[in-house]
Order: sequence, then C-alpha cells, then structure tokens
Amino acid sequence: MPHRRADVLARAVALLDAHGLAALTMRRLGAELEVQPSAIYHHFASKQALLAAVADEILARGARPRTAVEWPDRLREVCTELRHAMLACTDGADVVATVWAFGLGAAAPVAELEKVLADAGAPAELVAVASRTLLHYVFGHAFEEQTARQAVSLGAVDRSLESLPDFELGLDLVIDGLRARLA
Amino acid sequence: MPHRRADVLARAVALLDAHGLAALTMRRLGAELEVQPSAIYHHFASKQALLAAVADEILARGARPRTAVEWPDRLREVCTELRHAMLACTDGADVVATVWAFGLGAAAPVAELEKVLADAGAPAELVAVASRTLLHYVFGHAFEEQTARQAVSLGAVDRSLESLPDFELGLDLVIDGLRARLA
DNA sequence: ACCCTAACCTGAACACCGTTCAACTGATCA
DNA sequence: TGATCAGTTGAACGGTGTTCAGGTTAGGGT
Repeated sequence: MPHRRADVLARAVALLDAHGLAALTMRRLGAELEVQPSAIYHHFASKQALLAAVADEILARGARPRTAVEWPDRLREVCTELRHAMLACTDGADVVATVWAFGLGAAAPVAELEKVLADAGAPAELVAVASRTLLHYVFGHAFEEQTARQAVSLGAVDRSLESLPDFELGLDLVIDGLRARLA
Repeated sequence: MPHRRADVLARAVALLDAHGLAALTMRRLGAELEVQPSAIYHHFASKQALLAAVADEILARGARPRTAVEWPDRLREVCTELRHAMLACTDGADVVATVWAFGLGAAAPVAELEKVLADAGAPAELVAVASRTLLHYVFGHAFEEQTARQAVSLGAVDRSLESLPDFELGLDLVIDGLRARLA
C-alpha cells in the first residue's frame, strides 16, 4: 500500500503530537506507516527536511484570519497566532524554533512581522532588530512554557505552572519599547 | 593515569571549542583522555550532566567585574557578559541555552537579572517577565549570530554577516519598554 | 607488613539512531 | 506488449548514549 508525501507528513505530525519529538524517529514513523524506514527517504531527502515540513504544517494549522488594523495589534496578532500554533502540538515550539534557527523553514512569521513593521514606517535596521526580538521572545517563552508543562505532567518537577511569566506582559514590554522609537 | 572530574570537564570544554557540539561525544572525549567512554560515567552521571557542567564553566570563564550603578546599565552589563561568554566558545549559545531551558544549570544570569530588577523596585510579576524576556532575547540573538557565523565560515551560505541585527539596539528596545513601567 | 576501601578504569555488550543502496513490485500509459 | 517510474524492501554501515561485572591502583588504618 503506497503512501504519498502528504500521508507521511500527516503521520509524522500525528506521531509528534502523540508521543513527542523523541519518538519521531524514522524507524518509528516507518512502523506507524507499516513501511521500512528507508521508504520515507523517497518522500523526504532527510530527517531535517521532514522536520522542516512538519514545522510548516504546524504553522499552517494554526493560521487564523487577520483583523487588527493598528501596528501594535497586528504584531500582537502575529505573535499570538505563532505562539498558539506551537503550543497546540507536543514539542511544537522546539521543532518550529529549531527549523527556523537553521533557516530550513518557518519563515512566514518573521516575514509577516517585518511587513507590519515596515508598514508602520520603521527604518530597515529597526525592522530587522524588532522582528527578531519579537520572534526570539515568542520562541523562548513558548519553549519554556511547553518544557515546564511537560515536566510537571511527568511529575518530575514540583514547579507550579502559575509561576510562569505572563506572555502578554512580556510582549507589551517589547512593543512599548518599539512605540517610543516609532513616534 | 587517572583523571579528576575537573580534568574531564576541561577537556570537554576544549573539545567543544575546537570542534563544536557535534564532536563532543562520549567516545571522542574518552579518546581525547585516552580512556574508555564508560570511564567518563564515573565523573558525570550522564552526558546531560556533563553538558550542564560545561555550560556553567563557559559562564564562569566569561565572568567580569560589575561596575554599573543604574539599573538599565546593570541589566546591560549582565546581558553583555552573558552574550560574550557564549560567543567565546564554539556552539556556546546552543549549549548554555539548552542547559538552561531544561533547568539543569546556567541559572546564575537569570538570578542576577532578577536581583537587579527587584532592586529597581519592580513588582514580582514584572521581575519574572522582564528577566525572561531579556534572557530569551540574549539567547536567541547569540544563537542566531553563532549559527550564521559558522554557516558563513563553512561557505554554506552567502548571507552577509552585516545583515545580522544589532545586539545593543534590541536590548535597548526591551529596556525602554521596561523603563516606562518602572517610572 | 597487612588488608581494606575507595577511586578509577576496562571491555564487551545493548538498544537505539540516520542514512545508503541495489534490487524488487505494481500500476499507468504509449 | 513493453517501458517507465513511484514506491518499497531488506540488509548493511557507522555511528550514538548507556550499563555492568570485573579488574587495577593508590592510600590509610591497624
């Protein structure tokens, strides 16, 4: 029973969501598809390429319509969607952040942030700096939250989830700094 | 010829600096010490524990005296030292950020940031949020810079290093946002 | 001088991992 | 009918972290 690239990708995302990044193995994914691990290489050149596709899929699944008009709200909209997309999948933040860091995918959010900032009249250097500052914040916060959450669910740590820093507040911190420079 | 824990750690850091994180293997580290890989487990319970010690060592080597008085400059001082410590070692940002994210070490910088913010009179929630926002920024920026730098040195990418966002500017962005809330 | 303890190490094995490759299937289409 | 090609097989290669029973070596107390 042959599979298509989309089947393999869907299974990979399902496996990731169900059992985490450590379980997303070529061998295990092959078993899930009732296929030899080597068969996967007919659809994806490498595991990195597979992960890049997984990251883009995670982002695509979290896409929501844009409604905001003012640039601060537009930035919030993009960052919040990115955050929720990553948190919706087990180890989603890890996968997306890693893929982005190596330049293999997940380029849409930063491109959108850059566009919003350019629309707001920010000079080129500020566009580059601010978009990355926001992205680093969202990635870092989501990764920390996801790590803490699963550490708690594994009973490994007694750290309360309530001690996690508030996402909106940190975001506003950066946006406020940005506001001063765009005035 | 028996080794002490400190010898193993020093060799691990040297190996990391010389050949990168991918080369920091229990087998290769063992070979470097002219010892079986299993011997390392007498000094460190796991590779994660070894990496945690490596991360703390990287931070310790980057320590510099504190001179700033005002809280914005004190924050800058801590963040800049952290950044330079990580950049001074191949894959340093990767190691330190990962170890911190999993709560295995590298706790000193965030503790120091929290102290500075508390001294500045920030309420508890803002202390938690701001310290992590700064940390996420420094980690993300350093990791991206280090990744880009070695991608260029490997000739894999034509991306110019001059297009990298400026560290100080992003840092001031966050600090300015913070200033508004501490006034 | 003896033994004991603790530190340190060996060497083999275990259970994995990503990746490659020549060869085989099975359907589609000229 | 024959050719093409997407999809798969099964074995192998060269790694990885980790475990474990047993061996070695040096020092201190009696």
